[in-house]
Amino acid sequence: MNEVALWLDAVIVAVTDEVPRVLTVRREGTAPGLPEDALPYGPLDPEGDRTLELGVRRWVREQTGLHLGYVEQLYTFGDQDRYPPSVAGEARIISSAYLALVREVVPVAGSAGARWRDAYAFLPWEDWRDGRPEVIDDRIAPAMSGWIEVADASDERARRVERAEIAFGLGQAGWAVERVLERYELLYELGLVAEATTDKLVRIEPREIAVEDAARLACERGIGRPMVLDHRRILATALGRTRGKLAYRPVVFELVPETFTLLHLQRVVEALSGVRLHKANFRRLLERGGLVEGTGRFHADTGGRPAERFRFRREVLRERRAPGVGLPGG
Amino acid sequence: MNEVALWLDAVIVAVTDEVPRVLTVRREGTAPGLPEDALPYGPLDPEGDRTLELGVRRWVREQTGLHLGYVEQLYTFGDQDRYPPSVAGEARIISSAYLALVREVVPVAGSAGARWRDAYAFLPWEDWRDGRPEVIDDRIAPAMSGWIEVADASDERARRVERAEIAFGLGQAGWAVERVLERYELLYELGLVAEATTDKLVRIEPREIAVEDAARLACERGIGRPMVLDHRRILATALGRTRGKLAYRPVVFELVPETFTLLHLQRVVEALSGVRLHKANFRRLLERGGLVEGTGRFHADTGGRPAERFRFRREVLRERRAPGVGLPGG
DNA sequence: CCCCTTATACTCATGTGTAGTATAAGTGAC
DNA sequence: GTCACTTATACTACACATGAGTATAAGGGG
Repeated sequence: MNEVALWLDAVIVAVTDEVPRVLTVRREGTAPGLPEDALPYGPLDPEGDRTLELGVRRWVREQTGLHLGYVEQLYTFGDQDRYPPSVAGEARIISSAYLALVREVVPVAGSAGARWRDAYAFLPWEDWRDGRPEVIDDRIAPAMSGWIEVADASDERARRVERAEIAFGLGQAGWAVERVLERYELLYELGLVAEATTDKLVRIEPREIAVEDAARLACERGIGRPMVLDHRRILATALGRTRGKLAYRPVVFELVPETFTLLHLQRVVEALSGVRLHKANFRRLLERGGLVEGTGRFHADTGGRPAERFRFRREVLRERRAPGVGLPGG
Repeated sequence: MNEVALWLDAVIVAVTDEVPRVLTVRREGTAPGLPEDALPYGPLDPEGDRTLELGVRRWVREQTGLHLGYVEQLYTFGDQDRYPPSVAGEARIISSAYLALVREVVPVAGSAGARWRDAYAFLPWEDWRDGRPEVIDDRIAPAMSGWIEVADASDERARRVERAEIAFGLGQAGWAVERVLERYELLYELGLVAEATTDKLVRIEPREIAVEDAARLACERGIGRPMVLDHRRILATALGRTRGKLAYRPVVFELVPETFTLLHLQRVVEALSGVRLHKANFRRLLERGGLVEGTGRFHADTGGRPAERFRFRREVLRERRAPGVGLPGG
């Protein structure tokens, strides 16, 4: 293993019908013959791609027909044991993950079975819009208690308590919407996501038949829909970053049409942040904060009083230093 | 150019005597024979380094004897024209940059001429502690005016005005401490940093003698001390990230000893953020915010009334969601 | 016409940021 | 030893943002 290969992974996010969606493709998973969800990815073309970002744009266009607007680099993943030897082959695989926000769910020309999926299908404990998700009390909390119990030393136990409290907001601080990655990694360690089980099996006991059965079992027992390799970790990174950015950068406007009603905008923010917002305050924040301006035109399909259509006020970038929609606790 | 090489760059930051310092080494620069400042860097060992972060720790230890504490990934730089062909050779060089915060300036065992340098020697327009830096009015503002004037179309002119106003806080918003990278990139485009000139020369007219002279000239005319390749851009990224993080994460405590006076802590924050803070409010923020607790012990070398020594209150991580020192305008 | 839905406009308490002022407790100059 | 100076610590005031609740406006459907 003396070579390095650079892959580019894309987390492409849109919001439709109050559901945060992520673009996935079908790939063969850990167990041979079992296709699983994956993020679109592809290798960097060292000669053709002038920048990493252009590389991402290029093959997303090629693979799905989608022209990306807002794109930002997320993180570069390079752990050695990230991919099992069967995938990595001889090279050390480094993956630079990118986050893209697109306006709406356009039909994708999927050569590789591309489709939009509810992001909370993969991370069901992240959606608090209808109250605390049941899976937390039913599955996660008991597993965490056990995990804390079995710590050898008392200082290790204290560390675990602290970690659990911070990640899942059990302490005074409450639920921190942007700690998505911390929560996923904790669940991985607890063995509550299928990837943790299959990863262990593939690396420690690579017997084919056992793997296939175990992978199925892990999926059934794990929380949320699994993804290929470490793609769910990348998705968690992306959701956490998006949530964090919503609060202090006007990124929501990348996800909605040119004009929109304030309630529509609120629903989009709620879908991504996974929590409900106070309507009147949300409006005040946007209007008094100068982030939007009315167009004078109205939208009548609301089922009630027609709502004014608003648009993003670009000038706010000059006026305020951190113009965002300020999530609770931010 | 079909191969990919992964390099790891480290921005190692400490604060001593109210000066933010960055660890540099001496390397041959663009003009042959002219050693310049560089960030410590080295290639990933695909077999030996289990993670990228461990790779960074390993060769920082090897090259400087320094054991890093807090380390985080900054950004991965992969533009094709980032490095001139003479450096890149046949491979496409991708650099993952890491930020490390260390407690104090320890003497470094420099095999490669490692030394601590004032970070503001490289980015002098970023230090507003003694008021607006003269270089802004003397050099930057006129250059920006010219740059705006020469825009062809009026919408291009408007874009330039907006960019300048946002980056340098000329508009209503004022100076945004964390926009370090935006400012550096604007100055690069304006040709006000030496690297912009030498980059152009090396790529467009690679005649050796002209390059050496021109590099010297560019250094003399450019603002701030230059660095090798794109290392100053990486430093700007690091400073921006650090400043942003100060406000909502307790990272200052990575830079000070176990116990400290509140004024000491304030000076460290001021050094990094480049702005002066209100003393009474800074104290209240830390004490009432629960970030620190008194030790009951006092420090008498202050020249005035002895100050109490404080320590970081770790419990705050459980109590608050974004515990930081809240820079002005944040 | 009434009811339901949604939009929009108020009020009010609380918290946070910014700032100014006063007092306490050391050091060094004379 | 007193005085000037330095720094630490405490207290108060005010603008403004945030979080939450209430009232009124304007559409549609039975």
